[in-house]
Amino acid sequence: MLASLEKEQEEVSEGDFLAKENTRLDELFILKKGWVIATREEASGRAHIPTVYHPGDVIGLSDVAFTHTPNTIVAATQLTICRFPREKLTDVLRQSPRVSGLFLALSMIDQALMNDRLIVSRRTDGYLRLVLFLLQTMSRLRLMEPRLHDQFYCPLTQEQIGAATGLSGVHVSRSIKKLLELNLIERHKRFFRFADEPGLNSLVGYVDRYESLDLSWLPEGD
Amino acid sequence: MLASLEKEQEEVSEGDFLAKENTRLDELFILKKGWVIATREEASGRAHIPTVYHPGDVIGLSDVAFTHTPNTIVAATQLTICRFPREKLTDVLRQSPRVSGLFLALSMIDQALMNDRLIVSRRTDGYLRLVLFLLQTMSRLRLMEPRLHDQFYCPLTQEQIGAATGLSGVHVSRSIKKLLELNLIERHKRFFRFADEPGLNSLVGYVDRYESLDLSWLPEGD
DNA sequence: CGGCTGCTTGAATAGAGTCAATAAACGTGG
DNA sequence: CCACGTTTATTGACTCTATTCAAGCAGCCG
Repeated sequence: MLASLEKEQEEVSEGDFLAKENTRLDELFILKKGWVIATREEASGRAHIPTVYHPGDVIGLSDVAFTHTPNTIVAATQLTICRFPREKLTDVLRQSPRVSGLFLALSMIDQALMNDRLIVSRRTDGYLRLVLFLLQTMSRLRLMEPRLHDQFYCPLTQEQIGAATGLSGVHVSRSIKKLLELNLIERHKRFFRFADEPGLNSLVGYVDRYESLDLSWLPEGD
Repeated sequence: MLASLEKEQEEVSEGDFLAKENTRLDELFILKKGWVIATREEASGRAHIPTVYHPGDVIGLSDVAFTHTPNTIVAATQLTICRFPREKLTDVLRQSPRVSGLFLALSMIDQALMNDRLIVSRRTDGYLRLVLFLLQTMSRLRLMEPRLHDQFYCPLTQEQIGAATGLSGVHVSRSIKKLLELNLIERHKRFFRFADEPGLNSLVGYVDRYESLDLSWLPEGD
C-alpha cells in the first residue's frame, strides 16, 4: 500500500515552491530526500518557519483539512518527493485501517514535537530554543540514518534557523557561540556535532519522542 | 458510531486529574462540559499550559501514541466527560473510515491552531499573545454555542492564562489593561467581551480555522 | 580580484520578568 | 450579616535579555 504511494518520484530544485500561502493545497508530499521549510509571514512582517521537514516526512498534513494553507512551502535544498493527491488520502481511509492509523499517529507525533517547541519558545533564554532545535533535528535525522551518530549537516542559514526557532539571525550566532564556549557542541561550517549530548538534553529536559512511541493500538493487516 | 462512544458520562470535580505527567495514558476523553488544561513543568521549573480543552474536544489525541504523556491533565472546572479507551480507537480505525478521517481531521486542526500559537509566541509583544488566546478561545466556544456572540466567561486565573500564553501573571494583568485602554475589549470579572473584534483580528492577522475547513476528502458512510 | 551572501561582533533600545507591596474578591465560620 | 484569611489582581521599581542597527569580516563564485 505504502509502496504504491511512492511510485513516481520527482526532483525539485532548491528554492522552488511546493505550495504558496493562501492557496488551496490539494495534495500531500512525501519527502524522500532533502529539507523543506514551511514559511509564514507574521502580522509584523517577520518571517517565521513553523516546521522543517526532513526525509521521510509527510508534508502538508496540517494543511489539507483547510480551504487554503497559511504556509508557503519551499524547498530548502534540492529535493526528491512523491506527490500524494488528496483523493488518495480518502482511498487510504477507506481501504487500509492500518495506514489510516499511521497517518493519525504521524499527526500525533507532529503535535507532540510542536508542543515541545511551543513550551521552549516561551522561555526567555533564547539559546535553549536553539538547543531544542538541534536535538529535535538530530533525533529526526537519526530515524532515517542511524549512522549519523552525533552530527549532521544543517543546510539552513542562521537567518533561517532564527526563523525556525523564533530568534533573530544575530542572536542565533550569539547562541551558537555560547554553546561552543560551554563545550556542548562543535561546529565546522554548517556541520553541527554534539560534544555533550546528555548536557544538552538536561538543559531543556529533552525527551526523544520517537523513542517512546507506542503504536500497539494500530490495527493489524493492511 | 459516535453516539455509542458517548454512552456513559461521568462527572469530574475541579482540580481532579485525568492524567499525570510521565504516566501511561491509555484512554482518550471526550469533553462534554467544562474546561480542561494540560499542564507541564518546564526545565526551569515554570509551569506551562500547552493546551486548553473546551466542550466538544477530544482530550489526549497527542498523547495516546506514546508510552507516557509529558502532560498533566487537570479539570479547570467541574466537568462532564466520556471515557474512550484506546482499544476503541483501534475499533474505529477498523470499522469506520469516516470517523477515522474525522479523528485525523481533528488532529490536523489542533496542529493548525498550535502553529498559529507558536508563531505568535515567538514575537516579543506579549499582549498579542493574549489577543490570540482570546480570539482562539472565542472561536472555539462559538463552535458549540453560537449564541455567545462576542463574549465568554474564562474560568482561568490570570496566572493560568499566563501559563497558557507564555506570559507572567503580572504581565497578563498589564496586557489586559492595555487592551481595555485601546477599547478593544471590555471585561467584567472573568467575562471578556470583544468591543472591536476586527481590530483584534488585524492585530495578529487572525484567521478562524474553523471557518476555513474543507472536509470534502472524508470518506462517506460510517 | 571584485562582489555577493552569510556570519560575527559591538552598542543602544525596548520589552518582559521578577520582586514586592497593595488592593480587591471570595469563602468560611461565627 | 460581618470579620477574617486566602486567593487573585493590580501597580511600581528594577533587572535582564533579545532585538535592532550598524559596521566589519569571512568565504564562495564568477
